[in-house]
Amino acid sequence: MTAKSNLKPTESELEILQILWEKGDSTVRDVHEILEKNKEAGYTTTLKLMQIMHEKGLVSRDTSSKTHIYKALVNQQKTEQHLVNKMINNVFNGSAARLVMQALGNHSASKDEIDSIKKYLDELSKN
Amino acid sequence: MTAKSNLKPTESELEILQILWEKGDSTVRDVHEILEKNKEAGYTTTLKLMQIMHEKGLVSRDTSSKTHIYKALVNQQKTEQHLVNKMINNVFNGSAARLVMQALGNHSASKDEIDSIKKYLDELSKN
DNA sequence: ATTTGAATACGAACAAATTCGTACAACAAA
DNA sequence: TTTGTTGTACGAATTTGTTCGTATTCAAAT
Repeated sequence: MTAKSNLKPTESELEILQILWEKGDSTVRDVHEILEKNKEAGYTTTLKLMQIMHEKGLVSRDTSSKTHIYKALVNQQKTEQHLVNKMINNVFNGSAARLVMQALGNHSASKDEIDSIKKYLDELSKN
Repeated sequence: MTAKSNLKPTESELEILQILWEKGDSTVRDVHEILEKNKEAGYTTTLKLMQIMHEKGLVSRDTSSKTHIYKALVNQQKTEQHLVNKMINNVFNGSAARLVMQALGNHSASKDEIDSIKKYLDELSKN
């Protein structure tokens, strides 16, 4: 099963994965330009990060042309799950409910969001 | 307002804060013994960490007797909120709902927990 | 008073993550 | 062909976090 266990991207690696997940396969330049919108960063820094991610097996790359094209290898869903579980354990003493309430207690949850969560909970309850 | 912004404890610092929050003001020895239950750690390592936390202003300490007594200075609720918001933004593109569903989609949520979340949501809806 | 145990202080080693400079390769335009 | 641009490779410096060894202080027990 070689459980790759590469669900532990660093902060910077996660930023890059997000882009690859959302935008699909991309060049270093593509990724870098998106990163630059949010923060200062040198091009070779982004390049190096992505090279390291390749070494770690977080991404694959197509090197058939001069400009390489990177592809996320780790699964978005699983990575998110892993990060959430970690937070539940480390921050909320294992209680998913506490995390949820904390997440909903702030202003980021709109009425629509709350309604959709309710529906989701009803579905869960049925089983 | 000198927004202290010390809501960014490291992994290790968070472990220690958890203990101070739960057990209340404690000595290094107290904290260390609890930490040791979960992981290997040298006493002076814990000491050093807590000294650094003091430098950073994460904790205060009473040094009036030989054995110092440490007290968490940062607020549990606010710290948790900060960490959750960070995850919502960095991992779930700003959607609290996505985080919640991810958190509930795993096995950590029991029936009881789901019920209590429902109640909580009903309260929220009223406003 | 001396010894012993428990505590703090602190420098330094180590590790992991990030950042960047520089060299070099490919290629297109002049 | 020479020049300029865009890319990769990669070593190395920097930063941040963690770990630990050693020195020193203090107080209680012998």
